[in-house]
Amino acid sequence: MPTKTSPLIKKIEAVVPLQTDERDFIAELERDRRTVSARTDLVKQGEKYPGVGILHSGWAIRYKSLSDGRRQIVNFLLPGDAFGLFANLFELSDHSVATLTDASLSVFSPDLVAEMYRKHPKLAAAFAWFSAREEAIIAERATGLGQRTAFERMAHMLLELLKRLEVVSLANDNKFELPVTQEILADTLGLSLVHANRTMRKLRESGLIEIEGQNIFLRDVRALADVADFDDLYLYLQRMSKQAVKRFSEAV
Amino acid sequence: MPTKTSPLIKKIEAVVPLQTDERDFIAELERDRRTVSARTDLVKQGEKYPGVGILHSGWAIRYKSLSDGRRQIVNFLLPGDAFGLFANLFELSDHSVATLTDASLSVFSPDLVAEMYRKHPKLAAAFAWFSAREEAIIAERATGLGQRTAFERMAHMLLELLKRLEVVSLANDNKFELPVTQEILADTLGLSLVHANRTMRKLRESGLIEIEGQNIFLRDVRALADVADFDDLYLYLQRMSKQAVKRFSEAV
DNA sequence: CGAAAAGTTGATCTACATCAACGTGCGTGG
DNA sequence: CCACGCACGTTGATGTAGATCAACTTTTCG
Repeated sequence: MPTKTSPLIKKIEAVVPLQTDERDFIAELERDRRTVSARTDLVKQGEKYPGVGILHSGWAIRYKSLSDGRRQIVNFLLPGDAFGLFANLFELSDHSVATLTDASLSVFSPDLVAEMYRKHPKLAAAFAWFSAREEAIIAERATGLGQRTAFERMAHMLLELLKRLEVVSLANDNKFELPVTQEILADTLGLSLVHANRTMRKLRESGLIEIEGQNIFLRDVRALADVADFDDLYLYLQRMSKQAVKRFSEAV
Repeated sequence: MPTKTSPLIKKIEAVVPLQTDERDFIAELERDRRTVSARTDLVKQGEKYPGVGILHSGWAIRYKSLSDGRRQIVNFLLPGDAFGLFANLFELSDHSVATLTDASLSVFSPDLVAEMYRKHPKLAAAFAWFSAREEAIIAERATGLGQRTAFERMAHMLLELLKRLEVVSLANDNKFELPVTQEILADTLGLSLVHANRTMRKLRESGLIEIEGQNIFLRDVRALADVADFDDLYLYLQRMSKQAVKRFSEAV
């Protein structure tokens, strides 16, 4: 009886197919689960990392705060995403991580990650891939914050979420659940709450999206991509090349 | 006769002290040098990575372009910095890299990087550290773009450059060379050229900085850090912990 | 020396912020 | 089971940081 594949495994296998022992190693990592309620801090800026974590269900954010209370949400954490991977290297975190919804997650020692790197080079390659993607996502966010208008930014963010959720089967037919207040949207897009609201309305009124409660439907992905100048290259959704896998796996 | 230590070696040794063989490996990587004139593209968005590169002298930028010509400079590359490290994983680049000044650099195959990871775990640890720092820098830039005013952003950027240049001995007494046009500053900070100019003036007029040609002097670092809400934690300038080095070096 | 690149400054415009008020759903405690 | 409170969403009026437009000056460099 095959257990339901976890979001993390889905995410990994979208990039590099796994063998049984590799899948088992991940399952082992994920076995110990913790439930956490909405709006709980998992990592605190300026404090020690509690370890490395994997999100199984629910949404979280990674954000940075200024001393006067302003905050920038740097990225969303969706099911299958990891956080605190830098715990491997740095003792203190320069950012915070907090749940938005009730969530289920696993936390473990950075030593386990190091072990994984040694024993399972293919998994190491996948994690390197995810780190690189994370950086690319943040760079794209910076680009939006610096160059795009509010309208463009909002459209871009929705498309990014769609693509990322599709990988873990949480979006279908251009529809997904968006369990996020407008304040969160505002802090992600560098807008005031009021303007985030008006921007959403404009998107609705222009017929590009439809919202019902927490459910959003991107009615015209093509047109959205057009206004946002969205190109999913930065999400690196293709499979890893054999050569790249080799580089991680083989001795010279 | 000891050769002058390269910026890269300086940067690495600020994080983890090296042994002779490790230093030799880096020297080998860096031996083959190329001179490139100002405003040359080294990596092009949407195209193949030419390989992995190390900048020895001169400045460069990493930037992303929108299809209508807007561009966001995502990071500066200073002597000792690497670019195209993702060539290891991805075939196409989602960003461009271009020199700002005449520059000297080495480019080599991603296979060499993989070899380094295998043979010299301490160097692998250092490069992982730099990747993590790069991500942290971009996250901090996103935070500035989303939350800080023009004045704050400019002050913040100058402090970041100061700290980074100090590591490779290119800044002393809060003075350094800033070989950058105001257009570049504008595209970094998400401002119009005109406003970048006025913001610079305001910094000068408030006595926080002094400029003479390409040379800049941060007269009051304390006050600058105060207006910018600058905290250098994100630059991770301390040494790597023994435990972290171990994680990379040791078998379980 | 001439032309182009870079810097500077004033006038005006606008995207978005701020302030203020009100509506609506919903969880909780009496 | 109701009502009260609070989080969240919505909308109008007004303010402002920064964009845009348009000159002009200074520096750089072939």
